[in-house]
Amino acid sequence: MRHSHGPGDQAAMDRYDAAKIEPKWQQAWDSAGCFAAKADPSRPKYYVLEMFPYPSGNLHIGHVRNYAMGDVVARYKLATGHAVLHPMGWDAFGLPAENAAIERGVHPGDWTYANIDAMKSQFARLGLTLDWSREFATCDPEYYGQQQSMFLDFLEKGLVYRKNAVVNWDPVDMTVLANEQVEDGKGWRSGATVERRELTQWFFRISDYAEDLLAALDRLDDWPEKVKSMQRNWIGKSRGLQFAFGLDGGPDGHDRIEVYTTRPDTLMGASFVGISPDHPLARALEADNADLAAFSAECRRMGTAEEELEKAEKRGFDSGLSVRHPFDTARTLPVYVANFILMDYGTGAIFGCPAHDARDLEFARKYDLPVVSVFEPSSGTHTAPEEGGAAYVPPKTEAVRYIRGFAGTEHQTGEAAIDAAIDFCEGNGVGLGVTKFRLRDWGLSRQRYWGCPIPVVHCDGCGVVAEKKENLPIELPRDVEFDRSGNPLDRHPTWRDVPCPSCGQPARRETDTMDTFVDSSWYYARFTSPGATTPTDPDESAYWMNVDQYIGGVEHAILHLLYSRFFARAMHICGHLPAKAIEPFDALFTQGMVTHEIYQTRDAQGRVVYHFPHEVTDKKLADGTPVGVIPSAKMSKSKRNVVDPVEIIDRFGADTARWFVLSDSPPERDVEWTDAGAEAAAKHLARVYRIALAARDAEQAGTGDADLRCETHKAIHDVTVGIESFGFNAAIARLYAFANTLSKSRAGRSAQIEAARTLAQLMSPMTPHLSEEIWQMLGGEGLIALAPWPRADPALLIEDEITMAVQVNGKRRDEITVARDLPKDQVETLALGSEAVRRSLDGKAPKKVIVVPGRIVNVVV
RNA sequence: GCCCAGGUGGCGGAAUGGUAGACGCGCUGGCUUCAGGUGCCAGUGGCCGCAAGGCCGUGGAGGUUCGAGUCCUCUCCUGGGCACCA
Repeated sequence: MRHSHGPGDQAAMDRYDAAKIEPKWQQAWDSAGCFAAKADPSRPKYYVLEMFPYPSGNLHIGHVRNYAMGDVVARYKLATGHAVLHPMGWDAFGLPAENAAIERGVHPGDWTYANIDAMKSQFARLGLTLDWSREFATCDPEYYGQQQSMFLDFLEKGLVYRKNAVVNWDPVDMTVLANEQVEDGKGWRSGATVERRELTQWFFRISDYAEDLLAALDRLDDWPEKVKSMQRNWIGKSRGLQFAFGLDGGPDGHDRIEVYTTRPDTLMGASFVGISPDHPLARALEADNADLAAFSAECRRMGTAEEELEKAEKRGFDSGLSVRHPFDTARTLPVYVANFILMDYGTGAIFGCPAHDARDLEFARKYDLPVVSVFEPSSGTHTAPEEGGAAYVPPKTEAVRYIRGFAGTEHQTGEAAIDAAIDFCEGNGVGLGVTKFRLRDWGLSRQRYWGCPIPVVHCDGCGVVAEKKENLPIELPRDVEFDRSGNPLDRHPTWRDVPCPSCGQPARRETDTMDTFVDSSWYYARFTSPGATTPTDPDESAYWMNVDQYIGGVEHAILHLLYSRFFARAMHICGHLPAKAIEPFDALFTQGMVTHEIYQTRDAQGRVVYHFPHEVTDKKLADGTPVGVIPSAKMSKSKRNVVDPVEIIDRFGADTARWFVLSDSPPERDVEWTDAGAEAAAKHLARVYRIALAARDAEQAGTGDADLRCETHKAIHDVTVGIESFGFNAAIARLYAFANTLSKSRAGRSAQIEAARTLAQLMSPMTPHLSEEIWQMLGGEGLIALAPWPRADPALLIEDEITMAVQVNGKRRDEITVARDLPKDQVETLALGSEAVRRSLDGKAPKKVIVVPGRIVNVVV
């Protein structure tokens, strides 16, 4: 039961009541339509975007932080006269919907759209400046139809192609599994041993752009270094030597093995050659070697996840073949099929140099192969690997002494030796220096229902035929069943049957759908013209692109952001984005998580039991059982350390939630959610409201009007700098300080009202509802959301008097207050005259006095 | 192993090479209130001291500087990312 109010909406509350004011102002913004993005040539444009959410049905507190940050930026840019685009949509395709269908019998579409409705109403309570008129979900046929149309454009430009690739195949569920669905080599649902199976799949030619995607990172000045370096590593550019070993006694057509090495300088230490089980030679040998076939089959049973390969023991199978060393043809090296060599990287074959590679050494010791050092430290001693030491792998930049080098000088760095070795080899007709990238092409085929259908048709006569654009969108059929294993599209009675777009004969529709990363690789562009009948509208994308500020979690540092960068390039090639948009995100900010303590007890069997925060008071359960407290960690349902934003908003209001998630930590770092902190935030907002009431009711005349004005302008300056530099926590700290100043001020009414209105404005990006309420109460014109941002008067920022610390030998002894522009020598005299300074000097004569104007005086003896 | 961030009060965290600990939480004391998620005032790094004041203090060890949390060298610890990548 809330207390009563004065009559009518215009009367101010006597107490801050979030539940009362928040819906009111949300409605006011809504009916003023102030957040609908409108192109306006008279203003600079600003596109702020937060990574759109997966519609799980529940907003979590991490979302609140993410969107609160974007909203601060959006509101600030709005107030500083920008035409702001701040859209929101849904990353709505993907596995959870299919899982829900399997587990609960709901249709993935119904489940998804119901979740979107639920989440949208949760969003509404946050009071964000979102332009909902541009909303779309990636599972809307209008959206994915345009995606299909772009797929066809990409196909025409050669940006998509088909090739065979290995997938995780669950033989019981008859389905392809994502890496995360494979646990210990078993399918997560069926428990069946997962096989590696080769399927023909669609790929984007992202690797053709590896060099460009790498080089362009250097120009992304407003991206975090961390993200750029993660992308650099992922792209993985390397320079090395590719050459062939002559093979003796191989099967027909196999008289050489191509290898790639980044360490050609270690060639004289080579003691074996390893090839991937998927290498053509291994496949040829398998045919009449049952043991090898069994070994390879076992290797293939491992998942395709790299971590999994990593954990596996390094094993090899001696093929019985051998190759000749290129520089010493009398020497032969055995050829092993090895489980740790990937067909996808380099040539699928390596030479092993056990002395200078830990993995090769492990392998050599296991199979009793020679270990031959090529170089040793330039100085000092070390235990050579041949004498039981570890593999010697110094940084490539370190100079070492080559004992079996064949190019360059005796003492040189690895880098120099590699270059010399490549030159030498090329000069002697042994191989070629080549640059390779770790980045592989992006496989987009998914053997699933709830994704964007790939718009091609398989015709017995014409092969793979692109669908006609006028037939788009190729919509997913609604009548599907999830009660059996496999892809529902595959066994749909009619959906697959279509005439060939080319010859008209009966043909089959492709039943694979697209990876959901495709959906999220261009949504930012679609927001510029969500209703267009082409993927984008040239005028709109020319006006709104690029995204000026993109905000999201660092977990998307690599894939989503790299794919989007590729996609923007591809869209440009097909005429869907202007050249300036090939790097679609001008500035990127990666925000930290919201964490929470974890509470646990143990049951009778000693198993850990987790407890919700609301069950715990003073580190005890209701029945008095003491609770173990584990330091803050990422919120997770299983750990029960989650806070529900809806509950928080019910209890404190959206402004409090927004204020708190921004206040306690720098935005790029994690913030710990604490109940005490949230309560403190709520109390502070209530206090700000009281301060505003007090300003309204202040005496007409008071003292310190000028001082309060100066303080107000200093606050404007500091808060503005804080917001512009993403120092939201610093801006909020400054707002606390300013509120304290105002509450203590004895200034007259008009000065106080001006200060309180400014306080409300400066807070409005974080606490928009409260700010509107105060603005209205204090007679502000129109909506605060549309009011121009206050400007600090530089003249008011300058202090007449300043306090300077006085040090003796670098230790603070006193402080003096002097006129701002007092000449140095007079400052010096004042400092030396200080009682405390004289005491510290203890009669000694100062050797030197350093005066830093406006800052400090240091007396040196 | 490699690459990034970070180590500052009881806690979250501030500090263009210039008064370390802003601001908040917590805590202590006082006042206030129809005790309605109270409000206000004061204090709060450690040690010594009644106080004035002094000494110590930003993971550790050195260094540069009139002056170092900040710069340099070495080192320890924590968090994150990457990796059978040839």
